[in-house]
Amino acid sequence: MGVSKRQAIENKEAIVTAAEKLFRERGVADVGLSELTKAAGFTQGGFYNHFKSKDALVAAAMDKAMEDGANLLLAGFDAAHAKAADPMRQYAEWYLSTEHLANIESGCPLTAYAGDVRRLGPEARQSYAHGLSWNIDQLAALMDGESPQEKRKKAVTLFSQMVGSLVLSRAVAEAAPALAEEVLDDGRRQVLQAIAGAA
Amino acid sequence: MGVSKRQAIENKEAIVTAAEKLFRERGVADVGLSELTKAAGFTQGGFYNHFKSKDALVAAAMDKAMEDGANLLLAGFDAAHAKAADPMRQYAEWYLSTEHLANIESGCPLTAYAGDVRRLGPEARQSYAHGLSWNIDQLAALMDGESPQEKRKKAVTLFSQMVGSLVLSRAVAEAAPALAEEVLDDGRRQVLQAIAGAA
DNA sequence: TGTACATCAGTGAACGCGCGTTCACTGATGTAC
DNA sequence: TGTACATCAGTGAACGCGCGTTCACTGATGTAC
Repeated sequence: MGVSKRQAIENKEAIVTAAEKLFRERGVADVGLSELTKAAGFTQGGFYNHFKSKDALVAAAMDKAMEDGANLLLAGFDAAHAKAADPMRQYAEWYLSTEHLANIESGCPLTAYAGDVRRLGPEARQSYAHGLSWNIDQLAALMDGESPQEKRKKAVTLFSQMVGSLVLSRAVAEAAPALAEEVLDDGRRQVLQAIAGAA
Repeated sequence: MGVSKRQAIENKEAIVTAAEKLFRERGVADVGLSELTKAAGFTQGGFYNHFKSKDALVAAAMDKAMEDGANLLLAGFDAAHAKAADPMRQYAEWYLSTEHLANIESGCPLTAYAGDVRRLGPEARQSYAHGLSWNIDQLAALMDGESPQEKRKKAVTLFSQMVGSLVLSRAVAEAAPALAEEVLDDGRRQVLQAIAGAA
């Protein structure tokens, strides 16, 4: 009831931000519009001033997630650069760390949504696919190898390995912590070894 | 209304079987009891003669999924044995095949549920964790290596690699088929190479 | 700078719907004699 | 083998509930003059 344009935009962004986090944690089907608008500071009816449907929000949330994931990667590369460290090595160490394991809502969206995307709308699936493609491109640029094809192939398999280790580790983190740790640790050592071995 | 004990048991099993498949494909939250009991050939009200809640069904379905997954693996090993082929190699070739990619409902439940387990009940999570543990044990027994520890480590990383490649490939299968194929193919070559290199 | 008015984000109640769950009832199955 | 009866899987309607979505309304914001 009477809100500045700036405030309205912030409210919309607050919905997307809340959705991006909650969808990862609990799944799209188990997070309602009432909870999301409440998190953004207003009531359920106002949702449709910002989105034409829940599905439109899902698409927007996936876009945001991919953007955040890209920034995460770039920030990590920059940090490594500042320390004169190997960016790929830094990335792998972070990716397969217990911190990343525990914080799904602020971690890599490609792993967080890996199991869910298939069931989301076409726009969200497209957005995810572009995000994965971009991520692989970035990693490929860091790999050493004789040809661009070889570098890309290395990026694809290393990233798959990281995603698999993290997904499995998270899957059993509560029910079997020791197994979760084993999967995470073995995955990290394997990836670091593969990077070092190819350097 | 008046059904033999044998029929009743078959009806219960039909619910679990339908649930196991549908939960993988569409997610637990998006498959209702009405649909499941209908698939089993009776009406919604009868559900509670078999399960005390939907959550109890989820646990039963996960048990069944893990059992099916174990049988899948053992049958594959037997088939390889009959052909005097390398069981691990056969398993990897099947795991990262386009057939397995396309048939999530009859494939490995560890990948199918990898993203969802976290959000299911404690019983289902336990069941999944036991299934993963068993699967790794089986693969470890097939690996060569200097020590049991080394064999197990190899099994853990190779299985993680397979799960990661399949999950990512499925995630983009519809939106970016070429990328999906690349992820699957590179993953398969990588795993087969790792097996051969260690033989 | 001040006034008049249009805009439109947010309100809050209502909508139809399908969900998981409950329940009184039915009637063939399966048991006891 | 035949009869009487208890069991209990399945029926079908109902329950409260929360969902996504709609809508008439409000009132501060922001614009036009």
